[in-house]
Amino acid sequence: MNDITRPVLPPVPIAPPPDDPLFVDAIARGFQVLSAFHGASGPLSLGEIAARSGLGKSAVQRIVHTLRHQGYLRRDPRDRGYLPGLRLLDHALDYQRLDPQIARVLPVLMELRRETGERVDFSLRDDLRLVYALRFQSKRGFYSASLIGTSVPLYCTAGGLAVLSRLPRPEAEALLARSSLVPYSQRTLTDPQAIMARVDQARTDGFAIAQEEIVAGEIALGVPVLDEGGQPIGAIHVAGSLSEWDAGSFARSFAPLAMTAAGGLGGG
Amino acid sequence: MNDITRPVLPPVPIAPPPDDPLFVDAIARGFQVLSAFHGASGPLSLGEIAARSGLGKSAVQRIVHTLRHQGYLRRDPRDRGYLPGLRLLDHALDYQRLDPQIARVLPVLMELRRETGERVDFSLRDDLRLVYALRFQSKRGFYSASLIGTSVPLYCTAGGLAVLSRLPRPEAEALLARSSLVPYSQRTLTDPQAIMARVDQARTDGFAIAQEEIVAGEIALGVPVLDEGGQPIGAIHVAGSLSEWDAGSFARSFAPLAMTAAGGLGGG
DNA sequence: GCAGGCCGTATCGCTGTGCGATATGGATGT
DNA sequence: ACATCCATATCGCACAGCGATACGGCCTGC
Repeated sequence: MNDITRPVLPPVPIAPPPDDPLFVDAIARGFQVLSAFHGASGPLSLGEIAARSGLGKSAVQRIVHTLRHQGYLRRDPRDRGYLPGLRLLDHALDYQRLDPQIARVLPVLMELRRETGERVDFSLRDDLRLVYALRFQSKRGFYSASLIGTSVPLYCTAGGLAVLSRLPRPEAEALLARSSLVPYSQRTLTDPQAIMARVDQARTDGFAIAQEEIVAGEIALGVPVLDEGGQPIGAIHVAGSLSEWDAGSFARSFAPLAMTAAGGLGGG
Repeated sequence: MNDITRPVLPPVPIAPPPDDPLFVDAIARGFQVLSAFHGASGPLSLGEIAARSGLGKSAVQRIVHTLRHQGYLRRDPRDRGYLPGLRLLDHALDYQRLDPQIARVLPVLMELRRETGERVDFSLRDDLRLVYALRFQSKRGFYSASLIGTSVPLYCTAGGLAVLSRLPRPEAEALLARSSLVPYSQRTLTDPQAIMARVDQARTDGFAIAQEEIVAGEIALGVPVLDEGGQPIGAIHVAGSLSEWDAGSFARSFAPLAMTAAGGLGGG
C-alpha cells in the first residue's frame, strides 16, 4: 500500500459527530460510507467500509453500488478496493465558489501572498477545528502544500489562537474544555491555562505566532477574520520556514501586513 | 446576490448523469440535493433546490434537514437560503490523499513548478471533461487560481487534446461525437475534423498548446499522463500569460520540461 | 491438492422510514 | 390589506432499503 509515501498527518479532531439517532436516516448513510475514508490510508474493501462506518454489510453493498454509479466512489485501479471518486471535487468547488466569506477573502489573500512572498492560507472555523479553505503556496512548497480541506485543532495553531482570541473569554475557555488537548509535537501546549495565556497575548497583539506545533520547521502567523457581526469565522495565516526566520523577525515582517489584510475586509 | 463578484465560468460539461432509474435511490437523493448547487450562483432556497434537483418539496425538506445537521449544508449567514457546507472539503481531501495517481504526480508537479516558474496543474479525466485536481499558482495568480475541482472540456484545452492524442484514434473520434462542441471563446474550434487535426499534431509532438480557448490572455501547454497500462488518465499543464509568451517560445521553453516530468512517472 | 478466509455479487421477503399531501405562521412586497 | 414566497411541522401509507443468506472467484497456508 502507499501508506508510507505520504506524511501521516496527525489525527484530526473531526467535526462533532451528530449522534442524534433522529438523523441517522438513509441520506446520512451515504455520507457515513464516504466518511469511512477519513481515517483510511489506502483503498477500503466492502468489509472495511462496513466495519468503519458501523453499517451492515448489505447496506454498504447497496450504498457503495449507488455511489460508484454516481462517481463518488470508484475501484482502485489495481483492484484492491474502493476509493473516493472525482465527483466529490465538484461539490468542494461549489463550496468554494458560493461561500461569501471565501469570495471576500480571496482577493485580499492573493494580495497578501504577493506582498509577503510566503505561503498564505485562509482557514474557516468548524467548531473545534480550522479547515483550510484557500491556500497559496510559496516557491518551495511542502509536500501537503496544496491539499485543501486539511484541518487542524484550534488550541495549538496560530490561526486557532487568533480565532480564540476574538471569542468572549469564557467561551474560549469552554471551547478548550471541550477539546481533547493532544500534543501534536513536543512544543504543543496542553495546559488550558498556558493556552489561555497565549490567547490573551494574541488578543492584545491582534495576531498569534506558532512554531512547529504541527509541522516541524514551520513558523506560522495567524490573524482572525471576523464576519459582519464581529464573530471570528476563521483566520488568515502566513507560514514560513524556521530556517529563514525567527519569531521576532517573522512577526515584525508580516504581522502588520496580515492584520491590514484582515482589517481590510470590513468585518472589524 | 454576489453573482457579479466572481467570474462566471463557462457552463461545465458535467459528468454523465446516470439516469438509470435503478439508481435513483435514497442515497442518490442526498447528492441530488447537493448537485443542485452546481449551476447556482448564490444561496438556494428549499423551493429552488426542489426545482433544480427534480425532487419533491417534502423530500428536499427532510434531506436538507439531515444534510445541515451533518455539516454538508448550512444557512447563508445573511439568512437568504442554503449553501454547501464545510464538511464537503473533508471528502475532497480524502480524494486527494488517497488517489494513487495524485500521489504519483504531486512531487513531479512541484518540481515542474520550480523549474518553470509558471502555474502548473494536474487534471484528471472524467469521461468528457478534465477536472483540476492539483494546482500550483505562479506569482501572479488569476482570480480563480486556487479552485480545485474546476472542470473543462477535453476538446478545447491543451490538457484535453493531450489526453485525446493518447487514445486510439477511433475512440477519440467517438468521444468527440458524444461531446457537445460549444465554443467557449472566439478561438474555440468546434469542427470535429479540425479538432482531430490538433489531436494528431499533439500525438506526434507529445504535447498540445491552447491559446485563450477558455480564459482570455492565457496560453497553456498540456502533456498526457498515462497509467501503468498506457491509458491516458489526465494531463499536466503549464499555463502562462500571452503578454509574456507566444506559442513558439512557450513550447520551446516548457514542452521538454513538461514531457520529461510526465515521462518520469513510469507510465510511459 | 484442499480447506478456510475474504472478496464482490446476487436474490428475496419483511419492516421501518422517508415521501406526498397538507396546514401554519412569519417575511416580504405591492 | 392581500398575495406570495419562505421555513417548519405533522401524519399515514407505500415502497425502498436493509438483514439474512447463498454462491463463485481469488488468495494464503498447510
